[in-house]
Amino acid sequence: MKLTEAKQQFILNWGVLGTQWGINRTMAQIHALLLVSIEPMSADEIMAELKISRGNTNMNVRELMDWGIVEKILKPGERKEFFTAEKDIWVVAMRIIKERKRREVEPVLVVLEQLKEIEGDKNDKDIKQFISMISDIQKFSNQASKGIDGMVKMDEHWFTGTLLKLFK
Amino acid sequence: MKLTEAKQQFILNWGVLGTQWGINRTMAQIHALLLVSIEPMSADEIMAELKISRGNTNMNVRELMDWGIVEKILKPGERKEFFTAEKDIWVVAMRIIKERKRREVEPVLVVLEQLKEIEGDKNDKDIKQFISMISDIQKFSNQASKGIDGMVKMDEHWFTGTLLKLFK
DNA sequence: TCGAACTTTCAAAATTTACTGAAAGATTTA
DNA sequence: TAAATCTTTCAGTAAATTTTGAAAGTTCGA
Repeated sequence: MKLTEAKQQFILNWGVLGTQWGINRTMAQIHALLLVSIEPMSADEIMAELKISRGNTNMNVRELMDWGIVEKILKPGERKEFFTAEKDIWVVAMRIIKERKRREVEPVLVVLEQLKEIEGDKNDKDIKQFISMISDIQKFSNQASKGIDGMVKMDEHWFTGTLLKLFK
Repeated sequence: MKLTEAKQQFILNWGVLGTQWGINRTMAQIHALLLVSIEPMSADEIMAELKISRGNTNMNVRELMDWGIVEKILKPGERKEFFTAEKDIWVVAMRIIKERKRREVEPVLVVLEQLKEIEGDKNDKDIKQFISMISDIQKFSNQASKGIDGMVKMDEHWFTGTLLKLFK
C-alpha cells in the first residue's frame, strides 16, 4: 500500500468510527486529515482533499476548534488561515472525554438531582426503588467523573514514556 | 413532582443522552422504561407507554437483548413474553463499554494494523510520522482496552459496597 | 473609501436514519 | 388440523441530520 492510499483509508475509517460515536462523519474526517498532515492546511486544501463544500468545511473546523483538538495557525505574510490538529493522542482523547462529560453528562446529572424530589411517602416501595436507581446512576457518574479528572490532570501520562522509546 | 412524572422525565432524558452517544432514541427510552419498572413489561405495555409501533418495539428490545442489558422473562401460564432490564448500573455500564469496544473499536484496530504496511523507505519523514501516529493510536487503544477488561473482571466492584450501605 | 481575498452564515436540498403497520411466521391450545 | 394469540419482518414513509452553495460579512492594503 502506498502512503497516500493508507492516509485515505485512515480518514475513511476514522469517519466511520466517528458516526458510530455520535460525531458527524465530516468532522471526524477533517480531524483525521489534519492528524496525518504534517503541515497545517487551509480551508481550500481541506475542501479539495475531502471533496466537501466551503460551508461544511468551515462549520466542522470551527466545531473541532470548540472541542480543543484543532487550532488555527496564522502564517506570516499569508492572508489565509491554516489549521492543525493536536497530535498527542492521549491529549486528544482526554479533551474529548472531558468535553463530552461537560456537554452531555453534566446536564443529565442536574436533571437527575431534580427527579429525586418526589411528592409522597419516601417509604413507599415504588418511590424507594426509583430514588435508589437514580442515586445509583449519580454514584456511578461521580465515580467515573473523578476517575477522568484524575487522568486528565496527570502531569506524566503513560504516553510520554512510550513516546520516548521511539528514540531508543 | 409526582413519581409518574419523574419516571417520564427520566425516560425522556435517557433518550436524549442516548442519541448524543450514537444510540437511537427509542432504544434508550425502552431501556429507561424497563429500568424504572419494577415488574417485567410485555411488548404491548411498552408500546402503550412510549406510544411507538409494534415493529419498533420488537426491533429495539431485541437490540437491547443483544447488548446483554435486557432479558426476556416467561411467566408461567402467560402466553406473552415479558422484558426486564439489568438493574445494577455498574453491570450495565460495563456491558455497554465492553460491547462497543468489541463492535466498533476492534474492527478499526484491525484496519490500523494493515495501514502500517506501507511501501517505501521506512526512514522517509512522512512515512515515519504516519506509522508513528498509527502506533500511538494502537498503544492508546490497547492501554484503554486493558483497563476496561480489568474493570469488567473485578469480582467485587465499588458498587456492591455502596449498595449495601442503603440497608445501613 | 474601495475592492480583492478570504471567512461565515443559513435556507434549501440531499442524504441518512428511524418508524410504522400490515402481512407473514411461530407457537400453543382445543 | 384449525383457530387464536402472539412475535417477527420489511417495504414504504417519515423524521432528523448533514451538506451545499450563494450571498452577506470581514479584513486589509492601497
